[in-house]
Amino acid sequence: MTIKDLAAQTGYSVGTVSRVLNHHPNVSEKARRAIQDAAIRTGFQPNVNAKNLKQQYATTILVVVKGTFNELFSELLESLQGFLADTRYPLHVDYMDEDSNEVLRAVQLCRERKYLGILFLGGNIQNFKQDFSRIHLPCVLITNNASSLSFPNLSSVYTDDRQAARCAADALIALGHRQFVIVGGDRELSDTGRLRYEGYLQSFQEHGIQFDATLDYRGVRFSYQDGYDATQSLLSIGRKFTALLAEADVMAIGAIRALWDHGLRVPEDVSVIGFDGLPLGSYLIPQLATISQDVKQLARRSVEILLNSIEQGGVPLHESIPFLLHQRESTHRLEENHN
Amino acid sequence: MTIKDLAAQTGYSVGTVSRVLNHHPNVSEKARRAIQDAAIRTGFQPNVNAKNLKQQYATTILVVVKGTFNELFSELLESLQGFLADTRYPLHVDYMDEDSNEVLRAVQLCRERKYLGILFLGGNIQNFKQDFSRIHLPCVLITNNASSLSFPNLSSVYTDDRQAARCAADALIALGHRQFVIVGGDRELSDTGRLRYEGYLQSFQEHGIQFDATLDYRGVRFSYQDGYDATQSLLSIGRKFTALLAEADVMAIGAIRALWDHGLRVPEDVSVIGFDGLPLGSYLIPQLATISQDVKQLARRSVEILLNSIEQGGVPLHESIPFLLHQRESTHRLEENHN
DNA sequence: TTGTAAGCGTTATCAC
DNA sequence: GTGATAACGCTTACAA
Repeated sequence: MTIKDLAAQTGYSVGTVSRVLNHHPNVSEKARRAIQDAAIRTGFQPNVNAKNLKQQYATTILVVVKGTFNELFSELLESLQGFLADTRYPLHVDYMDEDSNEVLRAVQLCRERKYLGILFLGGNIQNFKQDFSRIHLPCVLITNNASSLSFPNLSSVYTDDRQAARCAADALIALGHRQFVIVGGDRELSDTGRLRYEGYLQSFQEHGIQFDATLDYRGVRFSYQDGYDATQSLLSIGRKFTALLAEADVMAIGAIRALWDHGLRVPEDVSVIGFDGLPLGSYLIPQLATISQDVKQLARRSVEILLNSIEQGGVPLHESIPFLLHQRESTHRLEENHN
Repeated sequence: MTIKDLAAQTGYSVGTVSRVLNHHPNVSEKARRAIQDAAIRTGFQPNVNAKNLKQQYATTILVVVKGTFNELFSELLESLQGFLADTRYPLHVDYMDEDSNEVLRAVQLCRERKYLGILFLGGNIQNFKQDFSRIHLPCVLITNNASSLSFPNLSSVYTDDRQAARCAADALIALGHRQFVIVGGDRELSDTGRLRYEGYLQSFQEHGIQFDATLDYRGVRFSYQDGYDATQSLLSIGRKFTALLAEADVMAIGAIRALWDHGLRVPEDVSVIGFDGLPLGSYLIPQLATISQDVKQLARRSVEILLNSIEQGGVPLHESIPFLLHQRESTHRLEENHN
């Protein structure tokens, strides 16, 4: 069933059929009704390939989600949809693997159909540096800071990971802790890993706390198992510590289990704080202290900035959104007599 | 950059360019190299709309993933990719929200491009009943049993939820438990919920165990919070039990926290078993006993059945894959003196 | 081995 | 208001 068939059935030409289907003016009420009816009766569906091949103007906003099974993005997306529902812009969401190149994917999608602008949920700064110059639409990168790249059409809305990590360390220091270990992401591979690590160290320095990275830090992947293994490795070489800083909740969970298996209790023997604010955290025993991103704000500002770029143009913005510290049961004031 | 531009640049015609790009025979080595080079140099990417608009035959298998942020499907997909990597069939993965209609989405996608067959990761039997007749490709529904629908082109590979639930209850009964409560999905809304519930009851009957569904069963949503709330509700009306059957690990986690907040310990006071086998489960304290689907087998058989239907045709198959029981720390033998 | 041209299902620009 | 008709970028006979 094509518009040609529809034209034949109704006795009108393909031009008129197309005009009716796209709600263009200059069609008689009679033609409109006849064609509308036939379309419904036959269950006509336009061929999107032909449509996109031809169509020049855009109405849609593209959302590129990097990491299909990422809870943070799931929440973020829901928020974005909420904020954009009020506008007249439909959303097209494209999900991809963690390890695909989100920028090249966007380039590809832009060739396939026209968009007004792009929201990137997550992204790798390297990919942007290399390929973003091929995109000429207003874009917002969410959860990463893109200010260093200074592309004229790329804004970013993110959480200041360095500050957030500093805050986590500060909180534990305020509880009396002085002996730390860090279970983090690989500083070479992950921007996030590097920034959070720097934040912790900054806090240590400000409070005159000794820290030996070669002994008391592990840079691994963001997974339960890696959190478990890294902690076990720290324990096995006999490191003494009263607080463990994990750069992700999943790592913190693995770490807590490793401590348990080593006969150490959280928070009595070791305080643990994570990162991300997974919903899960507040059901665990003990409830997991953590730092979370402010998803609602992140979503709201991203939408505002993108719509503004689309409608008004102007220079790109790079905005940091305040994070949230959740002090929960997995941290504990260090008793004086403990050490 | 179009094939026309490529033709102009290399001095060949669009026909030759197209033939080179699609690895057709009857092109001179010289032309092949020249055009290949130009394509790489200019970063040429074919326009998929034009390609699909024209192309008649299919080479690709479509995978429709229902529920973007579902860990089970994440694992399943990885397995599927592994098994299909050996074949000559590329995969096209389409992710969608939990609440979209996966069948209509597939219908739509089939209009956009040609596929050899479809793998559905998850699906709602109602949607299939209503709309699947519009799909005429060989299909396999994974994780749900579609035998009752008897479509000539729809196979299914699934886990027998009823048996699995029975097995979970049997295991706890073997540990001496007699007083159960069930925290499950809504029996009206969810096939899975209904089947698992029936499995539990069947086990109860076989062992002569009294069970009052109006008092000792809660049908809610599959979430931490709903597991927590349902358990709290059971406790608040004073139900006495030594074992809690949860129809999902997330519910079990919520339940364990609710028990804890009520002063009850797992497994000392109450044994808990979940469903799904989330990786998380083995890091929890206590490690969560659970029933999991055999992801590898599910993936392997799905691929085998689909490829067979594509290549040989034949009648659809409906195969149940054995589940896996993981007895872990959250269950406990009931001491004689306890009751 | 290569070029030419028809046509996939649309939209958009003309005349009428 | 409406109907021809030329694109859009590609594949694929068919001719050369």
